[in-house]
Amino acid sequence: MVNRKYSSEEKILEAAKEVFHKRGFDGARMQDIADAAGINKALVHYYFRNKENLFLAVFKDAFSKLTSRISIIFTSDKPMETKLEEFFEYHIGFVQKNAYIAWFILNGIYERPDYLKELMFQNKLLPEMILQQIRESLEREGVKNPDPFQFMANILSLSVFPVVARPLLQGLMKINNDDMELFYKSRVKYLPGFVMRAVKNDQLPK
Amino acid sequence: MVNRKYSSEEKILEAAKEVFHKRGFDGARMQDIADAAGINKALVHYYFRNKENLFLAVFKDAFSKLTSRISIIFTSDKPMETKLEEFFEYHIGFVQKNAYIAWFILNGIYERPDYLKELMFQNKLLPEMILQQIRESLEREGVKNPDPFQFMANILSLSVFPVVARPLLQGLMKINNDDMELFYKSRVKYLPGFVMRAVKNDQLPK
DNA sequence: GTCTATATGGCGATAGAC
DNA sequence: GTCTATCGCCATATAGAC
Repeated sequence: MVNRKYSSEEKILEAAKEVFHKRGFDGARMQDIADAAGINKALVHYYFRNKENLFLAVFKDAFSKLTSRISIIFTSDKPMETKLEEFFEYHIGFVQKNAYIAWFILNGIYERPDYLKELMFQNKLLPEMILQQIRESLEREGVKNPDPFQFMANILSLSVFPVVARPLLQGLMKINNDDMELFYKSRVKYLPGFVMRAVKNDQLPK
Repeated sequence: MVNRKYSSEEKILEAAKEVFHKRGFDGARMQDIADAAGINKALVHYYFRNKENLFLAVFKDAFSKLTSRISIIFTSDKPMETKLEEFFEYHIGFVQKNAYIAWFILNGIYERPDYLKELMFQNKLLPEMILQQIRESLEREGVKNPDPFQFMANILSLSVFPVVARPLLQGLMKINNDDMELFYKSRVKYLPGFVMRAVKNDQLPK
């Protein structure tokens, strides 16, 4: 069913997201994208000229969706545990609904490292500021010599990986789809405390 | 320089690992693999018949390398913190030296979920046993109602993701290569305590 | 077992009618 | 803007000589 409210260009972009998700850059076929969009293959080239351009358009959109909220959450002046609740709530939910975006970014950035800088600039993503905010927030809450970079790596790992590696985890642990959804749900509640306990006692002796 | 000690078949396999790593299944070219092996393209087909077969051979090898040690570590009767030290020491080091393997497995499993079962069988990987061992180990150390599946997901996330997402993390945080190596080194020491603190207080009130 | 040469098909991209 | 038809290339795979 073709939705007539959308222009061809929008339909192509939507279709491209879907196909690049499932197949990656090399696996995606311009023909598949055209089919998914319900239009002709030549039209894809008419609007985007070539495959790389179309990829970058999709990538840019994905990147901004994934990162835009992170700055906002971590530069607020709420307590760290609240920030973590907001982060995991938003981020896991988002990655779950758009697993392809995380894949896409991880994969795409491998081949196009320079493009990342441009996107960070366009998205006004200022890592120094976020890391500094995390440091101050943790110090204010009694953590001595916090390592904001480890902190960031940890929370990204804990939220992104289990979703991205879903087929592997499900296969390894023999979990069905319904239970897997419950698993993600419970993670959202479980992780903020997990992280806070781990960092709060950072400098205490065992 | 061609090492004459290796047969053509071995040379092809080694070359295939390298090329599949860098380019994934769709991006890899049989010609590139032949070139990297220093032999003729037709020989690759002579030994492996087609690309999929060659991929599966490489995948199988990668999977067994990555998982073989995990069972051993977690079914011992050492304290959990010791197990974690062994796990992160081995696993992060391994993934770091062979980042392509982790990629490869994560990517490959998406398209070939059934193949995972066969590999688990061949590698005598028994998740039930490992999860049960983790549960008992944690209970013995005072954790009430531990969730071994969350536990496994967490430690895999914390070890695999930062290595797999290296280009993204480095780009986001503007870290140079040397500092990144130091970052991984310090993680190995840092993570066992991080995880133990987080789970040990699992059921305590804030 | 190892090579050269070639078959075969698919894909990105474009030309050109409407 | 949208389509059909087609070009040109490249990749997997095979045939067949040595």
